[in-house]
Amino acid sequence: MPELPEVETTRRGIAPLIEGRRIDRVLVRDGRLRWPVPAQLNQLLGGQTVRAIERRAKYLIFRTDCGSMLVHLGMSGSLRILPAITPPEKHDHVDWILGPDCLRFRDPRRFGAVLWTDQPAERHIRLCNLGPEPLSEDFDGRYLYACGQRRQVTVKQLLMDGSIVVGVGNIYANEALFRAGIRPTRPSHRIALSRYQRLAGQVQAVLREAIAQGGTTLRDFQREDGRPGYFRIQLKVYGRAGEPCLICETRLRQLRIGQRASVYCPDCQR
DNA sequence: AAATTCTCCTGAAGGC
DNA sequence: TGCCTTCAGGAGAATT
Repeated sequence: MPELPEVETTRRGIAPLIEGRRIDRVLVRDGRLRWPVPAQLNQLLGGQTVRAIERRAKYLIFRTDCGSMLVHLGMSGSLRILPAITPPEKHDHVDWILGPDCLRFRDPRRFGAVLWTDQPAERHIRLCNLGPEPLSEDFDGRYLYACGQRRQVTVKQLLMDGSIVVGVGNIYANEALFRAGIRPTRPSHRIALSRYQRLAGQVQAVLREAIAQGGTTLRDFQREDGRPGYFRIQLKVYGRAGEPCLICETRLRQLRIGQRASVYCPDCQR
């Protein structure tokens, strides 16, 4: 499932091939995504040049002279660049045609979104209430500590709250907590500043490592077979419930916090 | 205002 | 082999 590193990897993969190019037309085969794809998307985007592709949280922002398109990959979404003549397959919902090429959106579970705004993108309702980027200077242990002090939630819920910090999904929340030695169930207001500093550092570290590994397969974005080329970093706890901790060999436990699977080592994480 | 629960969807995995 | 059930999950919406 695309988390921040996958979205950033996607951005880096397609940006060099899309930025500066003109969209001839947009083909919406099935606009029933998280929200309906704007019916006028073809009229709005047709003939427009993509000036830049940026990212905010897990949203990709395609900037043009008359507005911005936001794309969210949801849980199962992907963007690939293919020859425009490539026949679409099941779940290939939207095509952006650029000369001989096609940027194609596939999303089997349709939790993704394609939105449009003619206002500055950062003012969009989906973007204007988000917390800081985890890899920005606005995010550090002191900030997390301050947020945690005034809330009554578990530290895992704090990490996954997009109004606190964006882009930390279930997988990386689990991994960062393990690396920081903090139990996902610990109340956010009962963690020392020094441990929050360690946690913030591990959030950044695991995201940076994942992005770095994604970068090794960027060329895949041009491949006709469309293999996504997403990295698979070594996950130390996520998906390993019942297996031995890689540090101490204690059986990893799993429980649910706010409908989300949480895996941790009862010995290493306190 | 903050916290919790519900919701969308479909592929994968498990049970029999 | 195949049908049925359960589960996973990003994040906004609804509810408490």
